[in-house]
Amino acid sequence: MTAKSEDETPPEHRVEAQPGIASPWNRPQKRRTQPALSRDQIVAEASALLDAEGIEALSMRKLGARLNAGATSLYTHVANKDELLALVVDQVFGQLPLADPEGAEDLAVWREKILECAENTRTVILRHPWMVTVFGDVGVVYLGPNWMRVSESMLTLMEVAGFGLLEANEAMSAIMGYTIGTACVEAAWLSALNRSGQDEQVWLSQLLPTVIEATKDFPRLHRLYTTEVQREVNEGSRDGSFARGIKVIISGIEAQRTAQHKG
Amino acid sequence: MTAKSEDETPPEHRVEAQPGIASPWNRPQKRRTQPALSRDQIVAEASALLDAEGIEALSMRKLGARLNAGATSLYTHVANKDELLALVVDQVFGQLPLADPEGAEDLAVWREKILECAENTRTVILRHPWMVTVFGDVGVVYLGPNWMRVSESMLTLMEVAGFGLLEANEAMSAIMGYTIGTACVEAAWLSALNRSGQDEQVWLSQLLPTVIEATKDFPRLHRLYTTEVQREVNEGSRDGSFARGIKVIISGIEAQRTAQHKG
DNA sequence: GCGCTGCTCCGTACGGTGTTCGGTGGCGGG
DNA sequence: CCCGCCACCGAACACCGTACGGAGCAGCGC
Repeated sequence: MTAKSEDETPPEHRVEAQPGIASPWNRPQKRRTQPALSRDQIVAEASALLDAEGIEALSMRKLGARLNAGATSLYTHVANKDELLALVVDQVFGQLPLADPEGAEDLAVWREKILECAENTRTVILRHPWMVTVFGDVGVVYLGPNWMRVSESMLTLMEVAGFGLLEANEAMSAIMGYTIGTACVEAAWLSALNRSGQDEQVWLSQLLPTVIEATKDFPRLHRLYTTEVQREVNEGSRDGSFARGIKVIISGIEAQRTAQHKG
Repeated sequence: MTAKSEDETPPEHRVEAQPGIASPWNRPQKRRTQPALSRDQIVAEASALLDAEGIEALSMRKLGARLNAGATSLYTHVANKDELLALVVDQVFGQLPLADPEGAEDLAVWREKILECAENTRTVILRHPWMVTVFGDVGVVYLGPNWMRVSESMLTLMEVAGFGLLEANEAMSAIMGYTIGTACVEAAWLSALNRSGQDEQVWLSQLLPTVIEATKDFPRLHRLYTTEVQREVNEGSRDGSFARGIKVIISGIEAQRTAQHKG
């Protein structure tokens, strides 16, 4: 007998729950109802575990246990942990709504929709801050089917607004580059916050003295932190400054475009 | 005796090299010349190991061995592995040259210098692609002394060009966000490339069929990859598209500024 | 009905990992 | 000369990813 004692359903052969005392007559039959595990299930559970306990809590053993399976069973559905992580990342991107290009010929509408795309992307990443710790390991994120879907929909948006394919690609790269970079920094902050287990305001007010001390030799940073930080943390101010950044980039894209059309 | 045999200098007590057969008379004295390890030494060696063998090769034991020390000795100089990584990241940022604000009142000069800053940052990150796998773990990169130095110098650059502190900060965030995000994606690509151990061209040409197959349902991506990828990989084309992205953002910053000054 | 084949699942084992703890011994200060 | 401090380190702990071989079930051809 393994450590899994007999008061649980024998994990290796799932069957509808069977309450009561185990005896030779009511003991569930050891029938395996078809492939008990599926890749999608595994990915979903991994995502849940990551959201709940963060990146360092994800181990094959723990994940297996959550699925009432052995750790090594996972390997029939997933090549290794890296592949699993790649799948999970793409699954998360699958939560992004696709941009609807309708009406994007109007530049004002187009601007709005681009901003929305970027904000959605940022929101999804920040909702799963472990993502950024994994970006670097996952070789080619942008080849996942879900990420491709998102890219295609942004390209379509650009095309409707009158961009050529290459222009569209560069614009998208600029927007997405900024979004990912910003989200990286923010997510790192959020993870640290989570690990500290404290409220953002409290955590920050504890950190502030240290920071102010550390910036003593840097007058501009010092001014920035001392005068602005209080305001900076107010609810949603990070959201606002992200949006302003995107707007800067959008106006850059438009400026480049009109310059090019003139030249 | 430990595994470290007697033909090496006894690791725990470094002394000038002592060739010849060990005997009671020429055996180096077991004098410990002051603290044998230093934090800087450890950080430097870690950085070297990371550059040489990548992130998954960095273990405390291996790092200790490289320094002729036991793994656990490191803990007197460094709280834990995470702290070590944070230190290493900041050390790398210390390699960035600081922007010289001279002449930045001229907007053309300013533009040039901003671009240079961004390019330097990207170059440094890409020279150490393991950095991006660590960004997410290191809670607050931007509080490291070296990163602060870099920030301060960029803010100074902006200030000389006539920006207010808040404007300057937002502009810097936009530039740096884009830089980091782009570098993340590129570094992930480079790491995967490294792991494959192949030339970029070869590796890409092997990957291409798969990609083209995968983009079958996405006409714009499909066109992008089939028509552009050959050209895209030509020497330095990633550099060029990065620079174009930065220029887009710069012109966005200027556009926003003139709009604001008018309003 | 029977046996074969293939597939899913998993216990075990291996070679690592980060980090704690309790020495140990050289060194600086008294 | 001795004592206390502290950098160093060996051993141990708990855990990790994953290779491997075996076990049991499903569906198949006969």
